[in-house]
Parts: sequence; C-alpha cells; structure tokens
Amino acid sequence: MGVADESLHGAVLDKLGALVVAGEYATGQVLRIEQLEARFGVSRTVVREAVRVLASMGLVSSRRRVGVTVSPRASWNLFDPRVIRWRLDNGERESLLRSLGELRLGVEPVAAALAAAHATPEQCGRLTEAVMRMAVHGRAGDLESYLAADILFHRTLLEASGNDMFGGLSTVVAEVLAGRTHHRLMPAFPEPAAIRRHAEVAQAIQSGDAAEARRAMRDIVEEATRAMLGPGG
Amino acid sequence: MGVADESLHGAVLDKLGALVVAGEYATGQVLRIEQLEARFGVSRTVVREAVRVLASMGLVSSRRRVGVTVSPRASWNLFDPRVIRWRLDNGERESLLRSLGELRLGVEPVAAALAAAHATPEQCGRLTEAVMRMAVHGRAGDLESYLAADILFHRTLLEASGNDMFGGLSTVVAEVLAGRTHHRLMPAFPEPAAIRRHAEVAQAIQSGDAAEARRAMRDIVEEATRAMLGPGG
DNA sequence: GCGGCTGATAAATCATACTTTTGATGCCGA
DNA sequence: TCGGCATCAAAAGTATGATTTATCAGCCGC
Repeated sequence: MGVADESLHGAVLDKLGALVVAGEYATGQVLRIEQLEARFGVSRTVVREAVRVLASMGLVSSRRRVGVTVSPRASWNLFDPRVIRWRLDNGERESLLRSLGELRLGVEPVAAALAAAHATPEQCGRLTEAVMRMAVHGRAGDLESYLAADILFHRTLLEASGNDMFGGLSTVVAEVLAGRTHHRLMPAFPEPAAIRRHAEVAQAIQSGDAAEARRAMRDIVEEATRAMLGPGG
Repeated sequence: MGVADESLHGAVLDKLGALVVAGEYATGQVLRIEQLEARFGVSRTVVREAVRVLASMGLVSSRRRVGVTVSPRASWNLFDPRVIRWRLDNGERESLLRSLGELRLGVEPVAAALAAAHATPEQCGRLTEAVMRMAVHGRAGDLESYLAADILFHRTLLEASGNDMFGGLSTVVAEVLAGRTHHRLMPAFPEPAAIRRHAEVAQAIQSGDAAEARRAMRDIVEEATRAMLGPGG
C-alpha cells in the first residue's frame, strides 16, 4: 500500500510510526537507537533514517546524549497522509473521522465553488467520467472500484479549484475515503442518492454555478459524515 | 529559525529543499548522492538522511541504479510547514499567499464557530491575553512581538475548536503570519481595526456566540488577505 | 547553596565495505 | 532488421567500526 514493502527503511518507518501513533510508547518516553536496532533486527543506518523521517513528521525528536524522545501530539504533523492512516488504523478512528469530516465541510464546498469558476473542460470531463464509474461499480457492489472512482472525483474537484492548497488536501481526503471503505464503514451497496449528489456537483461545476456546486458539495460531505458516524453524529 | 542550525543534516535538508522548491532542479532531473556529498561537503550518511526526509515530503524519490529524482509538484506535501516556508521564500510568494488566504477563509471561520462552543475558560483567557499583547506591541511598532501574539491568538483559537485537524493547521497559519511579517507585507504599525476585530472574535467566543465569532473571523482573514495582496486581491 | 569543572554517555558524523536491484549493453537467433 | 535474453556495471541500499561532539550528572570548591 505505501512505502513499506519497498525497503527495509520503509518497513521500519511504518511499524515504528504506527506504534508511536497507537500510543505504545508514551509521550516523553525515550527510545535508544541501539534498542530499536535490536527490536527490528536492522542496522543503525536503517533505524536512523526511519527516525529522521519520524522526526520530520514531528512524532519524535532526537537529541544527543538523550535518545529519541516521543513528542506530544501537539507537535505532530497531522496532515501527513501516513499519520492519518496510522491514526485511522488505531482506536481513535471515530473521533478522527469526525474531525476530518468537519475539515472537509470547511474546505470542499469552498473548493467546489472555486471549481465552478476555474475548472477546465478536461477537468469537467474527468468529473463526469468519475461519476459514471461510481454509478457502474456502485450498482455492481464493487466497493474497491467505487472507492477509486470516488477518490478520482474528489481529487479532480480539489485540483480544479485552482488552489494549490486545496489540491494538496486530495491525499487527505483520499485517506478518509479509503479508511471508510477499508474499515467497513460503507454499506455493501453505496446509496444511489450519494451518487446523484456527485452528479449534481459535476453538473453545477460544468455550468459554472458556484452556489449550487457549494450546496451540493456540502450535502455530500454532511451526508457522508452522518452515514459513517451514525445518526447521532 | 528552523532545524537548520542544529545539525549538519538539518542544514543540508534546508538548503536542498529550498533548491528543489525554487525550481533550481527541474522536475525529473536526477541527482546523485555522491554529487550531493561533494556539493555540500558532508558524508554520505548526512546526505542520505536529508534525501530521505525530502522523499517523505514528496519532493524527490530515490531509486536504485537511477538516483534521486525531483518529483512533480503534484506529489509534494504542501502542508508541511517547511515546504510552505520554502515556497514563501521563493518567487511564487503572491500566488501562494492567495491560496493560503482562501484556505484560511474556509477553515478559520468554521474553527471560530466551533471554538465558541468548545473553548475552555483557560483558552478564552489566552485569547484575551493574546489580543492585549497585540495591542501593546502594535502601538509600540514592535512587529516581531506583535507577530508572536498574533500567532498565539490563531493557534489558541484553532486548538480551541476542539478539532485536531484544525489544530494541526496552526503551524500553517503561523507560517503565513510569519511570512507576511518577514517579507515586509505588513505596515510598520498594524491597523488598529485589525486588532479590534481580534478582540471581537475573542469576545464572541467567550460569550459562546458562534455566528458572531464566525463573522468576525471571516472579516479578519478577508481583510488580512486583501491588505497583503493589494486592493485588487 | 550556587556556579563552574569533569567524566561518562549516546547521538551525530564520517569512512568504508558489502549487497541488491535494475538500467544498459550487446549478443544471438529468427 | 528486429526482438528477446543473458550479462555487466552503476548507484542506491545496508551494515559496521571509528571518531567527534553535545549534554547530563555528579563532584568540587567557594
């Protein structure tokens, strides 16, 4: 799925990151490089590189004469897709999905409105294409292909906003969508209503109707969050 | 300012990252580790660790027998504070600030509204404290202290939203505010009106008025963006 | 009790050797 | 001439020992 399989370093990074995020190591706890070498059965080089990356994500900090210290949550880079995945894989799934839902509620309707102004014909085409695939795979109950189409839709929309930073959120949104599917928070057959709303957004963007695009997009995010977290959410 | 001074590895990371973001190396160009050792006058270990971190930010990818390849922009992690700083330091400042302004416009008003519901008394106190400091240092024309107070305000507000992901954006917002000050996009004496608006937000949050908090916050972001990018922006 | 000295410790850095992957080259047969 | 296959070599990946440096903790003298 990620970098993990490709290299030793990636595997260690993935395991160690997951452990930290899962709270296996308490905040402030110090790990020693040597210890980690033994734990994972790899060389110093590999451990150090993994630790460096974790440090760059704010999960740990490394100081001479002290060791590798687990950092408090506040300093984590919560927008790193790997951090999101590790968190989704671990317990606090529900509260994280709620947070991500609120974030999407702030971002995606605005992005949809901007997309209505900025989307190229080619991007409009891709949106329609994505909706079509969602419909086809949704009816067939092929959740994995449905997911791919859903991700394509949201990624295209965020890119079409013409705003780099919104575009940069596409990996975050993709993690949310993937997490929802892979943790069985999706019904076996996606709601036809959800697909219809996506079509509405695509249509509104194509005809340059910013207000309608915003509204339909808000509906999508609101409904998706509600469906995931239950009626009370 | 950052990690740079602390270690060789940090210095190399900072320089190399800035070069990539500045477009000194074209997308797809390959760098060789050995080359970089010579370029920066450090050992392989140091270069490799810097490259690993850059790879984790999506700026480059490293493959056997090929070298270190500069990745296309689309795969960069635009929410990494260092990437933001590198971009602000380099040419595309204006368009990036516009993008970040739109992002803040999507996020901060929502966060303010949430904060009105969730802020603890202690957080309300810190907001008021921050506004006071802004007023004092603003009158004195001490932009660096004003900046610190401004950052404190926004960070506290985002944290008070009770939403992890909004809290995680505080470093991004901090980079925007710092960039604005350090690139002389601030007037020598901050607008009293801006400070007043911050006071309004703090007040609205304290009294639990979500709608008013949202409105005042939107004013802050809109006006700040307008002031930075000129009347046309 | 406080401030500075000192030694021990663990990360940081450097240098080097070995391994593995993979792009490139060139050969051979169809 | 072209396409597939074996071989080679380049460059990253991995491992490890040696050396440097920062920092903590304890000691000493005032």
